[in-house]
This record gives sequence, C-alpha cells and structure tokens, in this order.
Amino acid sequence: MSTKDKILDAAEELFAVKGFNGTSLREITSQAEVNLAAVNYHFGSKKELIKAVMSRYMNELAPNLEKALLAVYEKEQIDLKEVFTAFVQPLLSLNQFRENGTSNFLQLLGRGYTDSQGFLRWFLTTQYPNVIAYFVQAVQKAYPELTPEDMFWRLHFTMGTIVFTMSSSDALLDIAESDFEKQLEIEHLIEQVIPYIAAGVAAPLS
Amino acid sequence: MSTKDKILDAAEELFAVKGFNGTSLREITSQAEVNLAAVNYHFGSKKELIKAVMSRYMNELAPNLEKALLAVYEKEQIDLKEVFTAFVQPLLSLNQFRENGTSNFLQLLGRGYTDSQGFLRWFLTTQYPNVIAYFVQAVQKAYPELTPEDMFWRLHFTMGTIVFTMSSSDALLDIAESDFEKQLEIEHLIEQVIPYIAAGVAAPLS
DNA sequence: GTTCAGTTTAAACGTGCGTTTAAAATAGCT
DNA sequence: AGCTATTTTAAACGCACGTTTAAACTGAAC
Repeated sequence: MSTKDKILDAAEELFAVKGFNGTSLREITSQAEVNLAAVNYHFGSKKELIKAVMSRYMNELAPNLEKALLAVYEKEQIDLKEVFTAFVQPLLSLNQFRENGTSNFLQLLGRGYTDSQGFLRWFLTTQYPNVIAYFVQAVQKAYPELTPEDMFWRLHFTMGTIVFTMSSSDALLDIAESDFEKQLEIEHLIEQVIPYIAAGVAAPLS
Repeated sequence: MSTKDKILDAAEELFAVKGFNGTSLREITSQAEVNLAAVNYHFGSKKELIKAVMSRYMNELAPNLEKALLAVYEKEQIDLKEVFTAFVQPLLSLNQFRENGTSNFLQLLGRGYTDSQGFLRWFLTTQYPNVIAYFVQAVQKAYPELTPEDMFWRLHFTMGTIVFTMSSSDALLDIAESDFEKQLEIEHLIEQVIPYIAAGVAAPLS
C-alpha cells in the first residue's frame, strides 16, 4: 500500500474518533508507520489532508446519492420518509468501499460540521451542490405546504440531528448496548433516526 | 468588577463563539484586561474555568427548569409539546441574568457536547441529575407507549438537534436573515425547533 | 508604621504543534 | 551501470499553548 493511502487510512480513522483539531499529524504518521514529513510532502498541509479524506468518500457517495434522490423525486407521490430512506443504501454501501466506511464517514461529517467553523459546510455546498439541490427538491415535492423558511430551519435541524448523533455514535452505541444488553450496529441507529427526522420535518405548521 | 468576574465574562463570550479548545487563555485575559496568570491563580486551570462558566449558568437555570418540568409532570394529561415548552421560559429568563444569556448558554451547551469528548455530558449528569430525571419522567407520562430504548434514542436525537442548532445559531440566524430579509432572534429559532423535536419524539413506533 | 495575607504582575518554563529543510535512499529509464 | 526524478528520512524551526515562579504591589488590622 502506498504511503499516501496509508496516511489517508490512518487519518480517516483518527479524525473520526478524535476530530480534526484533536488529531495531530504525529499521531497520524505514527499510526500509518510513515515519516512525519510525508503528510506535507504528499498533501501539502493538514487542511489539504482533511479535504482529501473527505473527498475520497464524497466522490464515491455523491453519484449514488444523487441517483437515489432523483429516483424518489420522479415518483408521483412522495412520502417524506422515502426521501430520508433514499440515503440509507448509498450510505450503507460505503461499508463495501472501505471497512467501517459508513460509520467513519458519518462521524467525519459530524466532526467537520462542529470542528473547523463552517469549513465543511463550504466544502460540501460548493463541491457537491447537486446532492443538496436534489434533496431539497424532493422534500419540497413531498411536502409542498412547507414554506422556504420552515424548510430552511427543519433541514438544518435535521442536519444537526444526523451530525451530532453520528459524531458521538460510538459513545451512544456503547451506552445503549450496556443499558439494553443487546448488540447494536450503526444500521440500528439509522433505523431509529429516520422516523424521528421524518416526523420532525413533517411536523404540522404552527 | 472583580478580576474573577472579568475573566468569567470574557471566557463565556469567547467560549461561546470559538469553542473551548479554540479559545486560548491569552485571548481571554487579553479581552478581560487582566494578567495571564490570573486565570490559574483564581481558577486553578483552564478546565476549572470552563466548569465555572458553565456552573454560573446551571446554578441559575437548574432550579427554574426543575420547577417547570415538575409542573408539567403534575398535569393529568401532558402533550409532548408542553414538555419542551417548559424549557422556554427558564431559558429566556437567562437574558435577565446576563446580557445575551440565553444565546450564550445554549451555544456553550453545544460547544461542551461536541468539543471536549463527553466531559460536559459527565458534568451535567452528575451535577444536575434532577433536571434530566424530571424531564424523562414527563416525557414518559406524555407518551407511555415509548419503550425505554426508543426514549433513549429520541432524547439523544433531540439533544443533537438542540446542541447543533445552538452551537451554530449565530451563523444560522445570519444566513436566515439574509435569505428571508427579516430580522430574527433566538426566540424565533426556539419557536421553530419545538414543533420539530416534539414531532420527532412523538413519531409513531415502527 | 509595620505586618501580612491576598492579589497582580512580568517573565520564563516545558511541551506539542504544523511546517520546512537538506541529505539519504529508492526506483525508473536509457 | 549511471543518471535523474521521486520519495523517504532525521532533524530542526518557529510558534502558541497552559502553567509556574518569584518578585512587586495592595489594603486592611494592629
């Protein structure tokens, strides 16, 4: 495996667990068993490394997500839950792309939103605008009474739910397992969250 | 104003905007116009300062919150929305306690959850267990069909929504204001979020 | 006026960070 | 084999951080 890939793999894992700010290049290169300077040689800077880690996933995920969301949009009648369910398969298929792919990616997403003040928001909206556009389209068609302003807020609330849940998903799953004494996986978490956010977005207008 | 209070005020403001990790003691003491060493003299360490900032709010908030939640619990019939609405007055009254109190506190809450890996969760559950207990009690009475496991997940999702929304509330309100061309306040955000989380927690069981 | 606990101050300490440097090692090509 | 471009390496750089030190200052008590 190339030095570049070794760095990407180690960085992905550590970033997911400890956040971007909380992970040093020394930890990454130590876990990857490469020289410290290799990060700056291959990626230029820590910030570029973060982008590279995210891009590896987004380039895999975005086409699948766009396809799934468009498919939902084409339907005559859309249930809001279908819109959110459209995310499930593309996300779960990340497990075939990389080991622990789904969980790692979602955690990275969470880290990116809460760590480096808005950088990831910029990255996603500028680099992958179609995903967001198709998603909004589908929600609008499923729930046309929703005003743009209500939509704005509810989608941000939804983003918050996802992002927070996923960035602390390891801890949550641990607590839940010890509390309820059964083994839980990320799929279980996804199953739980979809009805919640679908109901939230579909809440009656005041 | 005492040095201690000057430090607490400056720290609160900076922590809310830039997070705990993102704020250095030098920034705090510079804004407070006190000597750098004063933090360690008066508080012992940065971690203790963080606790002190949070405690100042929680000691004010916790009694009001407990009272409001107990009042809801005493009712014969509880609508879930009432449980969440019980938070509103105690939270808004923080604005009389300190300028920008509501917004600062909610942002701090968000920072605390996503910054320092679980420290705030420990702090809240051990130092203010009644708030959480009364809240769970009320939800349970409002929606008795909810199993403990479903309750567990939905309350964490709710926490995520609140915490994420509030930790980025300044940015969100800015975007919303420029998009919809009207002036928005934190109260507006609270109005929006309550139907969302109430519907989420009340979602039908699958 | 002296004493003394409490407070403030400037300076320094040690540590860990991201990044840079320049030499050494490696791999590809003729 | 010899040259060249790429990659790896050890070491150091400069900086910012939280914390500690010890001296200077303050204000009330006697």
